Amino acid sequence: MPELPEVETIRRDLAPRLEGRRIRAVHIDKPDILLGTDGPEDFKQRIAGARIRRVGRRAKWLLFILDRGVLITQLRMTGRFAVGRGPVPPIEEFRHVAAEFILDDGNTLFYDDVRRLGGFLVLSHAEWESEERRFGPEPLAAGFRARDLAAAIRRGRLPVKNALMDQSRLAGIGNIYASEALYGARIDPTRPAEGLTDEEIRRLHRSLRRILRSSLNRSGTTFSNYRAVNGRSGSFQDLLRVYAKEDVACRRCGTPIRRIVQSGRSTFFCPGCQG
DNA sequence: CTTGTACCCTGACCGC
DNA sequence: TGCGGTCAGGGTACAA
Repeated sequence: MPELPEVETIRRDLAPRLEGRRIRAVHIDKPDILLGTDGPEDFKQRIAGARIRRVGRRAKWLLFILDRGVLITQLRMTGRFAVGRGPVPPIEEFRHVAAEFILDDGNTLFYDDVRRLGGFLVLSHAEWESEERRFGPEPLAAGFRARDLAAAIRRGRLPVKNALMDQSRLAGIGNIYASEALYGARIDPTRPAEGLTDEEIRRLHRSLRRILRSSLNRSGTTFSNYRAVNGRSGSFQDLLRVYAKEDVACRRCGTPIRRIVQSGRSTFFCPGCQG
């Protein structure tokens, strides 16, 4: 569930607590969260003793830039972080702690993941540079214009909703913000991406950036699983217009919001005004 | 190259 | 009250 605004919120929470810290030791409680091929011993050896230079983000991935490589986290559906004085996590909801990173200031970074779909990966700086190129542009980057959105998504016959969520075309958009952005731009999510007009691309560009910024200002959407650091909630769910609102009257035209399935994912839209 | 589908995982929820 | 089935979706692997 964490998409760009949620991961960026977590990054902002973690950065002041982690930047400059050294990782003294690592405990892996659930080894299947190690997404690389090598096991826990190799993982520990690669990061124990490393200093965290910076906490970054690319698409939906959280990055711990170390002095000797990059520790990458993919939260996927249910990954969460908390920071506190160990050995017990500071909040009770952490009942599925999968990894603990003990820092040199006495704090511990706890990673909790009920479903264990998320996890960690360590790459060298060079490997990360190469990996990073697989992602499309960041939609909130200062220079990201409507023409950049057109270049990113306006090709192929696949539905525009799927194009928005394709991380190699555009970075950071998932199921919630794809539906919300298309509603804001009044575009039918099933339309082939290559068929969007310049005017529709401009509306979508404006809608997408406005919604992402607005969500960021509210620390993201708290919907069942997502929490920022130490259990903190976001509030963008109060501003959702279509996501998870099947049968609710559209605020623009009163038509009931519909749910359809595209590539196995729920899409919510208004059949009345998204034409 | 593009596009689609199965899979991973567990808790919440629903109908009986 | 219990029980089985279904769903949630980010990312990857793999097939067509």
